[in-house]
Amino acid sequence: MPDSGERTLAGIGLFASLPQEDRQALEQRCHWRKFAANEQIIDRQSETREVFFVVRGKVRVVDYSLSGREVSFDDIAQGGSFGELAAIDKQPRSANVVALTDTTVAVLPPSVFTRVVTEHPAAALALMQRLAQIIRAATERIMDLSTLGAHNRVHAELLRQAGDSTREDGTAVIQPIPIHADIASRVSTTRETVARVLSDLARDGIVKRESGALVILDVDRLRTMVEQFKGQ
Amino acid sequence: MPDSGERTLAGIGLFASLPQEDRQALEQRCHWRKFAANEQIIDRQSETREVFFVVRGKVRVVDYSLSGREVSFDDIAQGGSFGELAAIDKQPRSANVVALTDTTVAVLPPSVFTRVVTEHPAAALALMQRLAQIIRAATERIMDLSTLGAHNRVHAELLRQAGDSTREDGTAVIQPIPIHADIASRVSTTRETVARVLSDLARDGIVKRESGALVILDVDRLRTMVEQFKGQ
DNA sequence: GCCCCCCTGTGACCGCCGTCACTGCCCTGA
DNA sequence: TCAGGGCAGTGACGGCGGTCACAGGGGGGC
Repeated sequence: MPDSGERTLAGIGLFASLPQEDRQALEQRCHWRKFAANEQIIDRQSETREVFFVVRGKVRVVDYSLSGREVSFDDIAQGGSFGELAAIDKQPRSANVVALTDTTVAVLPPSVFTRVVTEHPAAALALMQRLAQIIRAATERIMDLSTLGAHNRVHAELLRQAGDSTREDGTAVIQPIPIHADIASRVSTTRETVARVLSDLARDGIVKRESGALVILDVDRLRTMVEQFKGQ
Repeated sequence: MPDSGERTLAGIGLFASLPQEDRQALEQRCHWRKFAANEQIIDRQSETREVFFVVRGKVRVVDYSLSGREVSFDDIAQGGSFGELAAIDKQPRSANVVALTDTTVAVLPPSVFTRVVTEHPAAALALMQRLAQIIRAATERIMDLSTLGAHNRVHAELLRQAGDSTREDGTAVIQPIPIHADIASRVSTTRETVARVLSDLARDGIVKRESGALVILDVDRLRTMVEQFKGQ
């Protein structure tokens, strides 16, 4: 398939409110790069400052402790962006970013990025909203880590992944079934603990594994389990 | 003493780059409020959207778990601002804010705040830098919570509070001595654990209590203790 | 000067959960 | 068809650190 069809910023959330001609002008200033699944795009502590836009594929923001434990922060899908922090404050990269699938990104030099957001208030507001969203997610995670046990954090993560997919009968579906190790690195626990929690929930009839999907049979019950921490 | 001397935004970091006349125009749009020490300024989940500026005094951003555990996020001194998140994304307040000392704040309606940052790119950039700083701090805290034990988190917090006050002989001073419970709520542990850690450090000659100040006698040793987690 | 409250310090206990070890399944590719 | 690797599941163990309880100290207010 030809590359040219991919070289557009049309689907990028941050630039959604830009006039088409400005967006096309921006496309001229980008470099376009492809990464294979599992390939690293940004290395923590490195001194690059470019901003990236996910034109196709999916990437993950992760960090590793000295002991090798993986802590994952966010998955960014097509249309999203990453690498803004370093461009904004000119500090080293705060985390690693790896491609989850084969991915195409647009790469914008920091100076151009800064000019866009200074000249286009709508883009500036969109960026601020994105940053605010990151802060809210981080705050919630800190609260979870500080006040919830590992089991309850897994419960909370299941509810988060279910999102607003709850149906009228109080069930919800997570599809595809997330890999236990991924859940573990999102809530800072171990693969084994996630497996135990899911076993317990299945035994109590709260979740069920079903043809490639994880079905939450009783969303309300799960929600109360999280709130009355120590509940189980 | 007359209030009028306090009714200025001159010392506010976010507006440092604003032309004086614009800043003075903004002052006309503010409400000015005073809070006594320990008085609550913002209540989490409330539906207000104003942005606050600390003209005099000091405030603390905190949250409480259902079980009553206190988690503190940041202290904001004179010249700082808070409450931007709700104004940016029009969501409910993400945390509580309480006055630590008698405090005077300027209160700006969200619409005015938004107009300022859209019309003044320098203010927008300053705000983005502030948001980026918050994200970096939150990321570091999540890493600490995920990969460090409680003891090491206290060590890390001591180093953070020492800041860049390290002298040539490898010592640093934290003044005044922080209250154990405050350290505990910043690193999500208990008052008792903080006391034990400080005892251990004093026993090993790494810190010393001295006339209202906490002296770190060996900054390097403390730093290596954090890195080689489990080290103690 | 006295009292009271807040802060500090420390011991004992014990439960959560991380670690290690091992089994077994499923799916892909040769 | 078989081999191998990635993922899931579960038991045993042990240590970190949260909780409870209590003693002691220091400073501010009346």
